[in-house]
Amino acid sequence: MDVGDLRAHNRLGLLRAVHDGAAGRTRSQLTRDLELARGTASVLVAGLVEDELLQESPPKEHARGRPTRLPGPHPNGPLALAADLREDTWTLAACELGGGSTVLATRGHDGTPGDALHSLGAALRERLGPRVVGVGLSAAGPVRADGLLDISHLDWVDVDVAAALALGEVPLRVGNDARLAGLAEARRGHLRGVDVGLHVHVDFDPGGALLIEGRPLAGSGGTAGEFGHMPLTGGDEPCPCGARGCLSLAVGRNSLLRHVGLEAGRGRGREQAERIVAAAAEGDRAAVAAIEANARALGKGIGALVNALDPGTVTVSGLGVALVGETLRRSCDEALMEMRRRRPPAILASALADRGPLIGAMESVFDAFLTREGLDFWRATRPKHEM
Amino acid sequence: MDVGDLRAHNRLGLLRAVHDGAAGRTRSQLTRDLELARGTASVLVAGLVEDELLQESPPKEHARGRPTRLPGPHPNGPLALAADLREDTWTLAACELGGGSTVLATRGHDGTPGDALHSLGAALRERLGPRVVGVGLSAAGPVRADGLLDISHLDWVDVDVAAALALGEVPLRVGNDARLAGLAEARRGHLRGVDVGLHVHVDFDPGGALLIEGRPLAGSGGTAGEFGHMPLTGGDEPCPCGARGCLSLAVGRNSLLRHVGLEAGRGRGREQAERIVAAAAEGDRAAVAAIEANARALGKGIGALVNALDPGTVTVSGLGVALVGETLRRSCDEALMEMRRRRPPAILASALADRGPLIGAMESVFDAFLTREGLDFWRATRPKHEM
DNA sequence: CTCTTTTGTTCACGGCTAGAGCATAAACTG
DNA sequence: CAGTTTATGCTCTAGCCGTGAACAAAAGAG
Repeated sequence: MDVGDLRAHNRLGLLRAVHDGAAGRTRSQLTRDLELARGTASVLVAGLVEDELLQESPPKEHARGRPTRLPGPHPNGPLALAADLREDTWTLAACELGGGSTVLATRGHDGTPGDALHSLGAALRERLGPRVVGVGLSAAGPVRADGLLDISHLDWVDVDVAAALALGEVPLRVGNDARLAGLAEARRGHLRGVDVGLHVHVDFDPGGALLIEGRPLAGSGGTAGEFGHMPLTGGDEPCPCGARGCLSLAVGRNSLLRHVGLEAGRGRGREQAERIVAAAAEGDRAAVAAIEANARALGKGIGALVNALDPGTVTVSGLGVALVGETLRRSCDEALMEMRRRRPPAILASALADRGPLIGAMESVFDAFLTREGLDFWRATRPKHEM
Repeated sequence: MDVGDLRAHNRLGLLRAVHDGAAGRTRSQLTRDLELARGTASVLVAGLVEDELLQESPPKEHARGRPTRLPGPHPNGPLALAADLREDTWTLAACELGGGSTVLATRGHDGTPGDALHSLGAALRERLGPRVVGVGLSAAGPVRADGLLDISHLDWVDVDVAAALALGEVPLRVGNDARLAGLAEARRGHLRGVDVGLHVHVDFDPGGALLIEGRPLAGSGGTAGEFGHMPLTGGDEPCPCGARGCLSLAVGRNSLLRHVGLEAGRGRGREQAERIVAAAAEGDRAAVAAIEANARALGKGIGALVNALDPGTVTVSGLGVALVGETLRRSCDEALMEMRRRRPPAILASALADRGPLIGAMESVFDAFLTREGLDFWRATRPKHEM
């Protein structure tokens, strides 16, 4: 490591602090928080403004002395395009440093890779430009290290997302929706500042992420977080994943539909599941029973993971939000070791509603950008002002 | 971060490289591996020698040009005292930088905190001195973040190890044996260089650690790795931990004894378990059946963890070494998701025999020492040569 | 014995941050 | 409304760090 790395480290630290703090900290606060000398902060901010990464604006409130300024995203600064691909729609948003985002488009699709990825690719290519530093995509299936995507319940097998989107040289980050929801929770939700956090995202089945100091555990092949495929039902019913007795069979949309006698899986299940949740809220007995059974199973699963991994806080998103409650907490508590019951982790519904995967996709792009390489590339491709 | 941190970073990197490489790399290799300029390496090594951290000796073999030297531990350099506390004995070793260790003492005890920790404390205090930078202790039970130790099957509850050992100001690192065995495996065993590794240590019950880039996941309360307490037996038999259906009931020494009709737990079980393993090796049917049943259960547990966490390699130590084989691998494979079966992680017996916990205790001491604070303290407490 | 190869040592150079002193801009005081 | 107070930004110097080139050293090759 040399002196150049030192400067890069401090530049990145400052930029990261602005981003993670949602551009809400003044320069003087940043200087104190990062333990920089005022002169150093001065040079760093000037450099970042020069490079069109930050811009300083006057803050809303003043204190006693000389007013400080509020570093925020530069109007010509980097943008991340984030897309949330679901089984029947996709949403596309442009996000700037600090996390501010604008939804650019939403569109339905027919569930085939052809239609879904073709239309999304076209929308993305339309928005590309010199400010775009990467594209992040959240997908409802495991993304392997080689970039191929499987979404079993839509019959997507080994789909090469990068090729289908045809984005050329623009860096593409594809991630599993559950993991990205966890990443978002760690950066802008209830797992912020938590040393070890567990996030469970329930969609058609449960998945999630283990967040260690704000970073999701990727796993060796990039597919950690398949918490739904631990054999916790107690039975040996075959799971579509190929194993038996998986938690997935008892938690998630598929399980919910099966509980009320509907056929699980394939396409239109999301609305039906939402209807069951709504019916349960109004006291429908069958719906309540289905929700309760799911909550018990999820509680047991969370308990198993808490025993094994000792997270400080647990968050739940997606359909799982409807499962958070007394039943789930009791079931989790029963599954805990006596030792853990003394200080059980809080189990919280996500703070980000259904925007978790989208926000996570953004964060994954900025995680790649906020590196020495990312910034060097940005600097190299800016038009020079002098010379 | 300032320029001083830069120097500290490079000093630490060099020292860490010497330690992790078991003092087997020459100065020129280190210079290349760490991408240092030769001049920088020169200054760094000189400083570390000056501080009595390293000493250079002539290497065994010469190549063509000017002979390089082999940086190794200094004869007056730092020592870690590492102790492995088991249910009926303890072992104490002195370890130098690079991992070289000498067993200083082994002694039996009666299983009470009084006898065990009193005798160990006395042995430790005898060996303390200016070279000792810390004491690491491996214990067969969960160590909470507040430093208290429980060993349920010996009726140790809330044992304050630090107070009992009475080591004064010397830093004490107490760790769970399973986690430390995993740490050792990550540094000097089959998990070396593995991005995400899973280690399972089987003693009276199974425990372990998740190793992420060589560092064990501590968990929020310091007690991650209790893999034995996931409800994977399929039943709801009560577990001494307070939960039900735990994997612990089906894997480990207690389970093995129960399988052959002996009473589980308390004191002398280790020899009996070893006898069962030996009998199984000679074909005794009841013993073989017990081992096979354990292996199946452990395989299922490993499969569940592999699904959830996606490790690249799995290692097994302790009694678990006797369980590694075709039965375990098949059982694990059956529990894997189809997706994971394409590239299942290798499941390997530990490379460190039964020295894992002791080595892990050493590593935990050096992990604390090989920090800027640790080195600053060392430097501050050395006798000054000039002035 | 001389050449070649590789490594260690030394030193001038550019870059970095700390810290002090000064300049600045707002709020407070009366 | 003008002087005072307070916090912050800016500028410059000092001290430290790593780089890289030139040189010295030490061994094997021929």
